[in-house]
Amino acid sequence: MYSIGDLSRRTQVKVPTIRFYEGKGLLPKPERTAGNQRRYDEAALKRLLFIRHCRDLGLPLIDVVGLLSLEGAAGSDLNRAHEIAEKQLADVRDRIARLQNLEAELTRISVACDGKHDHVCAVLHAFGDHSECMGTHSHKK
Amino acid sequence: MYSIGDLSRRTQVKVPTIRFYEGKGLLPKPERTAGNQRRYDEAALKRLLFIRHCRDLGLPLIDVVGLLSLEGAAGSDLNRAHEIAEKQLADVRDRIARLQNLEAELTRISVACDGKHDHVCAVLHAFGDHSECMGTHSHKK
DNA sequence: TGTAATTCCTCTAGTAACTAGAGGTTCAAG
DNA sequence: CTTGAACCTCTAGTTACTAGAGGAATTACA
Repeated sequence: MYSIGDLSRRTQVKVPTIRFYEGKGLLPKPERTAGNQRRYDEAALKRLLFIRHCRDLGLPLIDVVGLLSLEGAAGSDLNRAHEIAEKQLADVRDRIARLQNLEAELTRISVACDGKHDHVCAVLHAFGDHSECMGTHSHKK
Repeated sequence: MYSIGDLSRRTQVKVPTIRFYEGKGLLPKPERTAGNQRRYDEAALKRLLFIRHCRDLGLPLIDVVGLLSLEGAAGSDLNRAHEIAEKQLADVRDRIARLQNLEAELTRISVACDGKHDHVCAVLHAFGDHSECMGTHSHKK
């Protein structure tokens, strides 16, 4: 049996975050000691590791919920898990592409004021000037 | 003179967001009509475009405030603008690198359950299994 | 066994950067 | 001059946590 602190140490998930997950229904309510403190078993540890891994991969909690609900599922439900992974992969690739655009533009901006700042810094100008950048950047993260 | 809706159309920034920026001090309080509606001038339009561009580049509002405060600055203050650009660039590169790690791992996960799902889908297993992934992914976005 | 340090409890509120809605007023067109 | 679109303020909700207050339980050591 682990205390909430033990669980935190083993999973690198902070104590308040564990309680937060419990509140959100991602973790089942654990047993309590006579003094009302949470005690967790192996299953809770695994589940929390699973959640943490998903989060590290960038899955929003809502998708983690989706995956958790598939536990022990069979047949067509399994496709769901696969779909989530695929969707996430597409999303990541999209994010990479957009960030690479930003990288190019930020490089341009940064170079604009490299060392010499004569009168008005070109960086400020570049930040404000949308026209100089090729390729629109979208509004999403 | 532009109404808030005009400004919104010209900048692609939503109306409530413009008011939000005003509340945060990013935009100065505009003139009002007799009926209490906001009226903006050219300067406000430019400032809002600047803010939007910064946001598109991924700068948090706090950094945008920093840049805005540099307007008309001179000498060493100008380095601040350059620093912000550099910092943002480093951040973007970092995000790209991490996302590329995720891409690799998601590919692995997705492939693990490609079409055939025998008994227990490997995707679910792979999501939970942190050990199979090389290179730790950090906890930050 | 006593006590002090540590960990735990709940609850509220704050973070970023908006977005949505309620309930009401003003403006512009026909 | 009336309608309908756009505007006003204000509150609350979103995501995924984090921080703090105030107090109780557990653990370590003498």
